[in-house]
Amino acid sequence: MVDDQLSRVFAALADPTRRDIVARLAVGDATVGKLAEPYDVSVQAVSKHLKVLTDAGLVSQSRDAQRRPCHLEAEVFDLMTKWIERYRQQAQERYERLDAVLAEMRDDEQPTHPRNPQQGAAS
Amino acid sequence: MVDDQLSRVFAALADPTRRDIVARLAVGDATVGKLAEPYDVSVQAVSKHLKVLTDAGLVSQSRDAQRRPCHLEAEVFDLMTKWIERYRQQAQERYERLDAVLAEMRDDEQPTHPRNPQQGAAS
DNA sequence: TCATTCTTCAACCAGATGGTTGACAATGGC
DNA sequence: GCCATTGTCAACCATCTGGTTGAAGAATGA
Repeated sequence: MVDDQLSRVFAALADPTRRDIVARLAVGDATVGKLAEPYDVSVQAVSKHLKVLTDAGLVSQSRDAQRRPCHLEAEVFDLMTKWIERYRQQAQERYERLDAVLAEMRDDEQPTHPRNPQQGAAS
Repeated sequence: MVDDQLSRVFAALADPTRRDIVARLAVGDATVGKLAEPYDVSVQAVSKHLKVLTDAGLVSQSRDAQRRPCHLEAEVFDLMTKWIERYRQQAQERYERLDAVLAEMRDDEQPTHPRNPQQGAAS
């Protein structure tokens, strides 16, 4: 179920707090308590966030006495990057082909009507 | 609010149907009706999915008579890729530094006690 | 003008999600 | 052995989400 994992990873990163946790874990491992400190929520809430990240495969936890140091798993990022890159490239190529066609049309004759004028400006 | 957009984009792609829509739009523009065909849900549901994708900036819609052709916006993908790459790399570098330190320790002397033994093997 | 086609809006519903508080499990220091 | 520390589990709550159906909007064609 690659699809499921992809869904879990994207869903996990859709939350700003969880993204921040990932950002901080990228700097170095940390315990649940340490991770919870800067946020204005209970430790339990952060523990839940960590469960979501763990289920997505983004984080793993080990044990050190009472503490449970959290650790970022970099590999899952590749799963996302691959998915994203695939469709980004595909869309990109489609543009380039379209641009080429339009350029050819422009060379050949007067452009009769510019296609989809409002799209380019979007975003 | 870059953060908000990032949240919206990740949330949008957390749904398999929406990821599939993105995949199909990468091949070429399509109307709402056409996009809805293969799925086992109402056209209204797909219209909602498209709203989510549009709000995330992943899709734009133009007009062609009654139809509203949907179009993939490739730029937003960069936002995600940048975010992901940043922390993936950071985590990667951290590993490499740790590996180097461990290697040095191994060269210099008997390792007195390997740091965080359970972490390296995780995943 | 009126019917048709394509799409969205509105209201509703079940289930997921993110937060809370309180109890409990696990471990180490004393 | 006992207590303090650290973290999770359970139950609960408000809100968000993805689906439904029914009605309405927008543009075309007869």
